[in-house]
Amino acid sequence: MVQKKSNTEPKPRGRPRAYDPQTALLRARDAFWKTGYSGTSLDEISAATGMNRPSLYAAFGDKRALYLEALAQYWQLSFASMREALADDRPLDEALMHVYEGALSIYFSGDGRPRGCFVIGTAVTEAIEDSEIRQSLAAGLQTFDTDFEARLRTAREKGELKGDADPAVLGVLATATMHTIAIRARAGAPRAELRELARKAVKVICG
Amino acid sequence: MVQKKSNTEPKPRGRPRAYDPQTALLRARDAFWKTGYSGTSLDEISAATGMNRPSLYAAFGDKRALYLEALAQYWQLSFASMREALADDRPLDEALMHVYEGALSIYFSGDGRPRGCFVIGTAVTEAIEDSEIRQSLAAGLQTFDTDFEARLRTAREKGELKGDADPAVLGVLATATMHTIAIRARAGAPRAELRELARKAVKVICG
DNA sequence: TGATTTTTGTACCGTTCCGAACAAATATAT
DNA sequence: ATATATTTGTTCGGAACGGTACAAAAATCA
Repeated sequence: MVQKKSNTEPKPRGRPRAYDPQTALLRARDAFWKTGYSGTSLDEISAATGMNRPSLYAAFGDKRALYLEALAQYWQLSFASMREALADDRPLDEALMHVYEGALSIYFSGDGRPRGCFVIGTAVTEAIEDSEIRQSLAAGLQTFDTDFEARLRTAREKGELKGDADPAVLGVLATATMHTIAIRARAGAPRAELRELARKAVKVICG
Repeated sequence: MVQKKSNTEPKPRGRPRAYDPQTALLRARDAFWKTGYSGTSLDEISAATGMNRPSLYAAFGDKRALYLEALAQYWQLSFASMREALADDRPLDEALMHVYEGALSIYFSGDGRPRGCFVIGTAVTEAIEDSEIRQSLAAGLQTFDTDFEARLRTAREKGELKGDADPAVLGVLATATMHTIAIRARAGAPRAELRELARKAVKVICG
């Protein structure tokens, strides 16, 4: 953020960075994902990213700042996945299933054991004592509600929903379905079971 | 667990305990509740319980054993609250609302900031790497599903639900509603808002 | 080539962590 | 009273924690 030239290659001066900060952030996020914010040491993050601690500190600031950045990155990724899935050009039930399929492919990504939702597994724990994390969490949840609701509203206008259906309530139920899937994934539920759960929830939501 | 006589007062021998283990466990649970398993030190637990670390260790074993016991205690409390609420002698919608009201009074209990669900805030984070916690979590979720489903099944038999309603699916939705409430409480949502959410979800579930 | 700039990697600091050792304290039993 | 049993509270130790100082390394600029 020091200077931003429109040129592709301005002229980096000193010793070149050994690692790409963006992918390092992804690896750091993976570490938090597995063991939570408090449960993950900077040494583990250092091992996961291949950056040593001073480099981490120079690139992202302290542990908390690094986490907050990872959290923001995850939100953006989730929002993008959701909006792509909710595209207006497919039927409502298909759109909702796309959302849950997208979520599942995130929850079951990575090398190790299925890890569920990064937010549910890390931010929810810290939200009580850390107001900034709490605020990020609240805003993210709100976004999900709003996006679901908007999609349900257009569905109702298109006649895909009964006229007396309440998009706000159904939106919250759609979010609730996502939440329960996220939790169950972390509890070890198999992917197929969660997919089936989603399918049935979609049926109820679509009336 | 050393000896269990049917007599009320067998004969405690050495120096008497300064604190009641059961309430100490509650205080320890409160500490975990606020800052999670990894985020809570034994010193903080020691301060919260009034027991010093060696006494804690003697009474409960190490940190993890103490946590597991607190988790088991919380589950039992939750199950009891739920089953009381789901009593067959009230209408389905009332019973469900009782469940959510009970959950809310747990989520909003304590001195400090609303703390949501103990399980969601602590066990879900640790479940990835700790198989025993994961197993406890899975079993607990299952119990909720089952209890909801059983209650919904009797409701359908009594004609409170449409004949084509699927108690299993609606049970999962009922659990999902609980999950989303738990998460939102931790994110700072006001109690009245969550109560309203529950009310509307109950309406959808009851058809 | 030599000066400058930036990142890397080693080493270190003070703190906090969990767990245990051990003596003092407080009860019952004889 | 003396012995025995159990808990308490002080103290310690070794490891891990987050964060930083500082020199070596690797690039560009002059």
